[in-house]
Amino acid sequence: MRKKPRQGRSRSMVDSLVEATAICIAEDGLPAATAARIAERAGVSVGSLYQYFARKEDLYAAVLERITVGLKALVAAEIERLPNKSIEDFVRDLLHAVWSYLETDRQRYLRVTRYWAQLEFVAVMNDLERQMTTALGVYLMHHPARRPVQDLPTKVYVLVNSVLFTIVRYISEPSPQARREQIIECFAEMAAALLPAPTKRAGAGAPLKRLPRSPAGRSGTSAPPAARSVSR
Amino acid sequence: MRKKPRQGRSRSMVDSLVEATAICIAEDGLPAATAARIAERAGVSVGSLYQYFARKEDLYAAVLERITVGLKALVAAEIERLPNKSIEDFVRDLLHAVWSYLETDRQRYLRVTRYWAQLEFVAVMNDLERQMTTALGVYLMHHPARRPVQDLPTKVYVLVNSVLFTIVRYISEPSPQARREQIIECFAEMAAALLPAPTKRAGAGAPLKRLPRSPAGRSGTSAPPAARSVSR
DNA sequence: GCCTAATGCGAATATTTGTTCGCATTCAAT
DNA sequence: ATTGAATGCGAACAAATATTCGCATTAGGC
Repeated sequence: MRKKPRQGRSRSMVDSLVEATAICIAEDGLPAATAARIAERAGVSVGSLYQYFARKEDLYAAVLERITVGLKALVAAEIERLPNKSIEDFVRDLLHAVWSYLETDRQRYLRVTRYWAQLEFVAVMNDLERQMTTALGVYLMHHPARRPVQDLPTKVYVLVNSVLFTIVRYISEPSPQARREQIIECFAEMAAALLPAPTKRAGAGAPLKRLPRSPAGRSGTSAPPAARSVSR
Repeated sequence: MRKKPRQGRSRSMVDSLVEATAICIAEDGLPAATAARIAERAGVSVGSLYQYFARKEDLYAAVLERITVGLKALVAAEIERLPNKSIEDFVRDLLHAVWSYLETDRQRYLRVTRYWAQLEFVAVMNDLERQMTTALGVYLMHHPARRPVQDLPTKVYVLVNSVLFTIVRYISEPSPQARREQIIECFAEMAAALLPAPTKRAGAGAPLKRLPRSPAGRSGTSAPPAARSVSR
């Protein structure tokens, strides 16, 4: 950022600029997110834009940062609740939370993320993977299964990638075949298969609380209590 | 395409234009793949370019088409060999083949695919999903497991997405933690978990041959002719 | 070898885009 | 109210880009 906003009005202008950038990218695509259009959407002049952002790429970076902060906080919060859950429930709840978050404001963030290659979104994913790997490593240490988990970093890498990109693509092509709930369920199943934890009915002395898996899972944004395929 | 190339020289020019486009996108990114630069790389003039492609987007489409044709053929070939394999081996071999294909020529195609959002790559993925869903549907009908597979389209949707995007991202961020072989193994495991086939030692009357799961899987791009899973 | 259609060219044009700069306006402290 | 700094503006400029067009070159049947 070229200059720091000291007064209130400039701070709010910077804010609305970042938001306008997100909207422009989400609604008209990254190539259409030009300086003039962003300024217009934010209701300021291009001159003002360049007073706080030296290059328009800095604006993109600011948008990414905004997305990242919320995402990391959300994941951290979910990880806090991990110790008392099964992996399957953890993944389910995490996915509901992430999906809802990325979907707010007409899927604004989700649509921005489509341009991950040009927005250095990979750095964010790296962070998320690290976060998840350590958390799951600790969890698996406390809940050892008969067959130990091999290659945890690889599995987390694959899972995080798969989850995020599948969600991102889902808004590009919602696929009437696959509904959101089913996809989440699918990932929960995948994670459980990849990271075998002790079976629920007989935790090996582990402090795993028996959770009476509610039929609709945790309340998502607006998920109807549809009939859910009961596993096990 | 604006005009059809009738003579040999124009056909080869169109060809080199498409290739140059792929190289430009792969090496310098989609925004840098401008008409002038593409023409220069192809060794022709911009005028000639616009004689066969009305808009530069048509060039992008041609590149995508070229990638698609190879990919579909490859998948079809792998599907042909599916009936005699386990799901796990099928996924393993398919992934090796797809990965090698996308990696040829300094990962040209792989790098192009990073811009899937702006290249309508989703249509390709839709096709692939359809192809896979029907093939796996037939397979599972012939190799019924005790617990029938639910929601096959969803699972294929998730798997195809996950595989492709994970491969694509792998070239953006190879992650020293996860090597290619491990990732493929991981996906094979995931697929096997999601699509339960009869256990190998006792196929329920199914013509599934017992395959001696080789520890390193099948040979990759430039591997020696190692012990390969024999088909029938 | 001739002739016509196909092909290839690249300077020229109209837009679009990123970025700057001098000047007007507003704030906050005195 | 005064004043200096912060803020906001948008016309203006340079560079890049997509696309066109009239003209030169070439191929291939006769």
